[in-house]
Amino acid sequence: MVDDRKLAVLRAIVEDYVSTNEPVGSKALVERHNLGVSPATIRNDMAVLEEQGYIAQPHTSAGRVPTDKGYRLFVDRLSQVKPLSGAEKRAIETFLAGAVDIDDVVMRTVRLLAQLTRQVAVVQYPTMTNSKVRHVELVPLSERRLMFVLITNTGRVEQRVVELPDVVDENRVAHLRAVLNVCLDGCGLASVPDKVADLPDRLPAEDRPLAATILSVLLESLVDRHDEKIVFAGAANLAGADFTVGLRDVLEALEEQVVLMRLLGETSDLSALTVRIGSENPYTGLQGTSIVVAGYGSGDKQLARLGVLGPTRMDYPVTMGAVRAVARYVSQILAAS
Amino acid sequence: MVDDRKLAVLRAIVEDYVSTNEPVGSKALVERHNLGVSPATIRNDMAVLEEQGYIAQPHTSAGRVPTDKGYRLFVDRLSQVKPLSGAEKRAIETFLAGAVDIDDVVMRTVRLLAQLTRQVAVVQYPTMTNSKVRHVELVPLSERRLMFVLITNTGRVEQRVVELPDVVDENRVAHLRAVLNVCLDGCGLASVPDKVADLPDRLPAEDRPLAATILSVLLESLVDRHDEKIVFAGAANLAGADFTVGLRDVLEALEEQVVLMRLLGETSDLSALTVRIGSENPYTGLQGTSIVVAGYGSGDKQLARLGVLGPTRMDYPVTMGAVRAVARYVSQILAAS
DNA sequence: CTTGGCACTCGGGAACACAGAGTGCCAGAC
DNA sequence: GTCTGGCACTCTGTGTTCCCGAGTGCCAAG
Repeated sequence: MVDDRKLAVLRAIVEDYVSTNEPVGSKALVERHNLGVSPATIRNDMAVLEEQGYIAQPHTSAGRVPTDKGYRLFVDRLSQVKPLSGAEKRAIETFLAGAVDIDDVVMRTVRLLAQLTRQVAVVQYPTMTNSKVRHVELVPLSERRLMFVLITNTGRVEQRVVELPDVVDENRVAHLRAVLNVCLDGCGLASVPDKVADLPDRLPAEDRPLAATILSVLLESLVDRHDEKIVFAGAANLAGADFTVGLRDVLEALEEQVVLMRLLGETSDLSALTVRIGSENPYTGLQGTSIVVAGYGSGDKQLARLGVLGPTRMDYPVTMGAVRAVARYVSQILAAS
Repeated sequence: MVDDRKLAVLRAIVEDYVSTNEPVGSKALVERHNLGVSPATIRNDMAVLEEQGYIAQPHTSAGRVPTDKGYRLFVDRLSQVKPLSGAEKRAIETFLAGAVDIDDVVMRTVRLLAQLTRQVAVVQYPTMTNSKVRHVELVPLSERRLMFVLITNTGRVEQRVVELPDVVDENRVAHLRAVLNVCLDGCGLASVPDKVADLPDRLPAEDRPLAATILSVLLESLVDRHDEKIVFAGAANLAGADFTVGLRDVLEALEEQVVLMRLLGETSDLSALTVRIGSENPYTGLQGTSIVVAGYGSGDKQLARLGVLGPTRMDYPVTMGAVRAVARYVSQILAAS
């Protein structure tokens, strides 16, 4: 039922359609790939493949086009990820190595990925949940205001301006800072709420209002999930491709953080590539598009995800290769810094 | 030669064309606006306006369309900025007031502006050049690495990881931090290089290599012009409008920081609106688009610019009103924080 | 199971006609 | 001098028709 030649035919159809963007017919197929059989035979195979839902014809008497199911089979069983060339790898490495801070890393990554794949690249900021407190800083701005800065070991910096209940002198602030740093240094962000829960009780009474104010801001900044920030680049690459669904919908989806989160959100483990094809996609505005996602992180912990979004009709082997490679290099960079 | 009725005709043409997106003819013109004369008269006026280059016909026997020169005259003399409604103002105010840090302010601003104008909004990060050092922080990360953080009074935070030449103990770092803060506190960023020039000489000899390393990073972070960061939003709004020039070019331009910089770059003083129409624009990829720019800042100093980019055929009074209003509210927010 | 032959279908492009909107110009009215 | 109505002209856009060609499905024979 799934004999080898039919699979070969499906592969050929996907490859041809991806490269020509035109429905592919039986005759052209035998000409371009040497399948060793006649067009008529291919037609029979195609009829079966169509019946099984792997391909479809846009209208009677046109060539065949892969369905989402067809692409799925292609990705799962008929293709293998295509590694990048040595030159490309070196280019990636040097480009990413030039980054000066975490913003820069993300920015460079997303641009790189967009350029490499000629599609829309999407990169999620490293989540803070898995990272650890490296330092807490309290900077007096004026008598009743101070800036609270939280630095993590992933290079992320959270900052908040805090309005104070009373005028507070610098010594107390300095003291509180010291206490906070002792208490939190190296502590995982997830465990911060526990760690600071009884902190006010251990302070002299006159420091408690100040501490309470600052702690509430601290906790709030953790809850804010500011880490769910996502950026994209390469929107210009959409202009060429024509979608079944309007370009507008795709652009709108890209600007909705929530939608992007859900797109990236459900990959499994680090270093595995997730491909979501067309209608497998939960969001209706993105029918006709596929997304290739990989996790990245420093060490063995997955920090966040990155990926590429493009028309269902994309070159999966190449795209997957690029996404995987970039994810690895970003992980390296993050681990090193 | 520029008699009143001709100007009225030009205004009517611009308004009609903006709202209908179709070349406007003499007959439709007298029907929609009560000009009190016959179509034939209008035709004569139109012939003159065309000869003077204010309008053009896409082809013989079609209606007229404003030229860039026509829009220019309209903006300069025939229109007045349309203020926002009270409800809109309140919405802006509450939306912007919810921002937690400078990134959030910029993010909210650009989205707000995009939504308000239904076009592409562009916002430049507040420049650091005019701002002052609020605090310098040195955070040891490991024996030979530390993080350098610079906080300015505009809420901007610059961070760099510094590789140290030698193992340095914490006391020296703390001391250097204290020295730096005394030296730089409240000092304008522009004058930082002067201030620190002789700093190593005033330190004990054993601290000099450390100081030199850190200072070089500090100076580098100032030179980096990281402040030229620009974000945009509302690309989806481009999908509807059809440009004479390809949508692709516009999207590409938007992703080129350099191009955006030049677009925003040459406005004059704070609180003045700059409008650049079609071919007045230096960048060839953006023919067919206009841009409305305003400066914003805290107090009387202009920190940066923001604006809206859309098709030449845009509703200038409304767009200008929105840009001006948002610029003012952002200025308020920044001044308050 | 494969193959060549054959009738059939349908989309896309070319050719064509036509209605409608808009113009320029001119002669006459105010 | 300025405005107006009339008129001939010139386009574009749209709808219609027609035909070619690519591609299919089916069938009978190898």
